[in-house]
Amino acid sequence: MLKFSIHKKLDGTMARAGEIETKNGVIKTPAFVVVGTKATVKSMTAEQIRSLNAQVVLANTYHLYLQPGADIVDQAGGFGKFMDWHGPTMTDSGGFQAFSLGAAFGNSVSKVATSDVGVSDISAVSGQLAKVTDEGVMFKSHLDGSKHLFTPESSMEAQWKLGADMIFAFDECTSPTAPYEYQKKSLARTYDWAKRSLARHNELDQNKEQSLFAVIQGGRFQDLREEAARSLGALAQDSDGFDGFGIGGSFTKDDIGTAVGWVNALLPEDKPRHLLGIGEPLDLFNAVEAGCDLFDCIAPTRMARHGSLHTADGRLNIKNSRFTTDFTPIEASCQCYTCLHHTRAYLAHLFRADEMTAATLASIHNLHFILRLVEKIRESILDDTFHTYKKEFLARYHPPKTS
RNA sequence: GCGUCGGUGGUAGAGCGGUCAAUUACAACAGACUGUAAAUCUGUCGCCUUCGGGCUACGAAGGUUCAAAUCCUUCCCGGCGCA
Repeated sequence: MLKFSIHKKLDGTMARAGEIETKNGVIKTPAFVVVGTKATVKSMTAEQIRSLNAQVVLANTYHLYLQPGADIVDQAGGFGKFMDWHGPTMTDSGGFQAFSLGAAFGNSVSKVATSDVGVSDISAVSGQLAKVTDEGVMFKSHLDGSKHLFTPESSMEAQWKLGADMIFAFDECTSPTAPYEYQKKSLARTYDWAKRSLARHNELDQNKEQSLFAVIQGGRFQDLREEAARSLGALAQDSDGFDGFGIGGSFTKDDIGTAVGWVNALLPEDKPRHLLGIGEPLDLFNAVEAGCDLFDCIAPTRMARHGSLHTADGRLNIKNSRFTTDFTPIEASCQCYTCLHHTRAYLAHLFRADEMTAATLASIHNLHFILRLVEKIRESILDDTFHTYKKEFLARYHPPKTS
């Protein structure tokens, strides 16, 4: 059972700094959750994750269910122990894969859309690996094509075996191109699934070892988001209710702050709120201001593997030819292992030579950058310097040009 | 020296009379990536362009043809075989 306490609220915003106590340790919030989908943060050892002062690792139910199987992870003592991570843990329910292997499969849609995103027909396209029904999601394994039905119940059962401290209700992550009617229908389904998840979770977890977060959907529509926040928020009142909330689904880059704010304005204040899958610097500032406590995102590690490195001035592409003879660190002021020991030229060489260490060193840097950023955001809330910190950061940080 | 096979864009290597500025791969140059189908994907990759096209190109020089990277001749260079 998790204990959440708020230490400080920032006047004029919904931002707050606090702590979540889990049986595996304390998380100081706001916190960035490192993603280790398959019980590994890609290219990194657990020791390296610890050295970054990461607080929580999140794994994925769909992936671990398929490989190596939830039973094996269970035998290992849970995914944290399995991967030698002994701090707090989370698992995602597999709901995101309803989107990434469903509506998004083979398309270029991402969960964060550009503002000119259009509504499109969401009827199933051939080749998709996920099909959503009221019962659950039928997945065709991306590994071997075998079929697997995920339901709220089976997701809870798998997550129980995976053994994380915090788990998510099974939800449908919708496409940003889905029309209002579909979002509305899907939202009702996600609500039903949340209740089914909660019921099965309470059966499995008699001793309250895991904490269950409900997921708020509703796309980019205010009425749907608010309806979800109200209805799911109401299921967090008693001790058998939800322990926290995930805010999921699709946003437009521009309205991450606002849409998240609609939700958090209505959610119970005393439960942690996890913004699912968001992790770019500007989005983090906006989401904290809108009342979020936790974030997970694959971006820092994926970007790293692809050669895109965070700096206070924005991202740089280490593969650009100009870095081949740049014998300075990625960032002179950065205290990460990579910056303390290596140059841009060395990184550029490792990437060009296709060496695995490139991914590791780049991931260390990007995770350090984001973890440190959220830490600093937390400190700035506690000492009332959030607004100046944000302003200074934004003045210097140039986001990648959109469009 | 004789014979034989070959010389194609940064590299390897297709093409073997028109649909070839030339398949493909790699390299190079840039871009994308937000609950990981992702050590991935996309674009560019002879020169010029008002994006219609124009120009120069397949070892070199000639030639045949309406038309040649593709056929012929000579030369240069390389592999192999025989002397």
